[in-house]
Amino acid sequence: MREFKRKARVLLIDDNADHLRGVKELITLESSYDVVATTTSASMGINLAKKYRPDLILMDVNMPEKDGLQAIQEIEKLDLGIRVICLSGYDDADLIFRAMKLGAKSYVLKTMASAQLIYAMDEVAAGKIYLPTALTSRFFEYFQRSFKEEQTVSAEENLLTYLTSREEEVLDLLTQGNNYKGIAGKLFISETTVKTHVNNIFQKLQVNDRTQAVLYALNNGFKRHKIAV
Amino acid sequence: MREFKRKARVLLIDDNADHLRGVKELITLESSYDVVATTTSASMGINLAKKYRPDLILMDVNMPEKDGLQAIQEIEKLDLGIRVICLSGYDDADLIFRAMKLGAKSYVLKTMASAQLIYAMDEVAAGKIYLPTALTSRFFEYFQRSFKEEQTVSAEENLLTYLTSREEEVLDLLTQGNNYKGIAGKLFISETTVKTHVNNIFQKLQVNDRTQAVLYALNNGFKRHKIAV
DNA sequence: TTTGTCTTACATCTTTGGATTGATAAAATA
DNA sequence: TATTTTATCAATCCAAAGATGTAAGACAAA
Repeated sequence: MREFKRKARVLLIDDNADHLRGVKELITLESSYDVVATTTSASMGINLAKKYRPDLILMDVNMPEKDGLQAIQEIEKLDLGIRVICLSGYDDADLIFRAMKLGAKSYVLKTMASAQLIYAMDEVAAGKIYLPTALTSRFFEYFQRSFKEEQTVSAEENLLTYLTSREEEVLDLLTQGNNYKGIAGKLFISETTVKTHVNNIFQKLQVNDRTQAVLYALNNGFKRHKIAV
Repeated sequence: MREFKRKARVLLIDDNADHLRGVKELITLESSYDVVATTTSASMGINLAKKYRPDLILMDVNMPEKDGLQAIQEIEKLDLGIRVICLSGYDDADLIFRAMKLGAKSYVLKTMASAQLIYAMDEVAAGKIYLPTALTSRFFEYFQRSFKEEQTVSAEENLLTYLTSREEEVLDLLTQGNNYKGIAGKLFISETTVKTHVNNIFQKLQVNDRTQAVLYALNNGFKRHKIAV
């Protein structure tokens, strides 16, 4: 049962009152969307989102204050299916990356043509995620750079490769927050044996205690776990 | 000093010989690129990449065998500035995500129009990263889903918010692998004071020892550090 | 067969870590 | 002003962690 005729409802959040008016006018005149509410405050925007449950939110994200990003996060946490489109004056790759990471469905620059904004709204209203080509390119450069850095670190020399398979098991249990007794119980071996393994692990990883061993493991490719308390 | 006139040189890797011929013909007839070599084997492709040092590589990535992805990784590791474009029969989000993560500069489906491929080559040759709109959308859905899973855990209730600023400092030093003495020295306070803080941290985070505290911190938004040994 | 590595295990000893209680002064808050 | 929170420090006490040396059985490689 989809509603075909109802106009999609939009909430505008922008701390610049002038720009807010401009966008509202643009949407009212040149698009088929209903502006149900506007506000210049991020926290007020969250309240209005709860109250009106719009289909879309046009959210201003300013660089210096990170209110905008936090607001996205909180709106996503509400889980009301409200789709957030970022409007920003900055084509900063980090900002784009973080906004998309938090669940924004689109990111459009204020300097772009108004048709671009309307197009983004149409795409997002149709359930898609949309980034202008130029920003997609920026996003991917940032994305690939961040992964490349991860790889080069572990490339130097990974002391983890010197561990025997049993030592890996022990280290894995250490990274879950187990003490000697816990590890002994889980591997069905004596506590003294565990101590032997752990000491060997310290030698091989060149660390002084279990916390450093765990940190080394996590920083060098060991998978993360939930803590077993 | 850029070379304007030289035609960009392309290496083709595709285990389907028929498709390989087709792509070669397409590029030769309809584009301004030079096909310098072709091969049906991924490992041979890496050798040819070293030998010819092409500007671009058109790489076939098949779903079942992950040779293609491994090949991308190895070519990126060579760090010769060779740009890899993925050609695939599958618009699988995970496959797209992994290919881009490993450094592919573009990802085009075999079912797409040949003009699309030429366009991708032009964009990549110009130094950009290019994904067709439809695939960008898929990529972002996958991207956001993977981050959403991470967040739901920490969204419940973050015990870190109960920490005082001093306790945060102490915890931060714990996540760098410091012991009591190390922390005391760095904060210019006595070791017993550090013990008090650490004990309070344990209470607030509901953990039993420093390793669990560190793991909780890392799993709930504390930034990662290098180990200070 | 010998050599070496891995896994298991124990004893001993020292150091570090963690729990608890109590106390003081400054600062924030009601 | 009174109250609470925060940051500082100390003394104990016990448990846990870590260092070191030794050694036996399993197993694989030379």
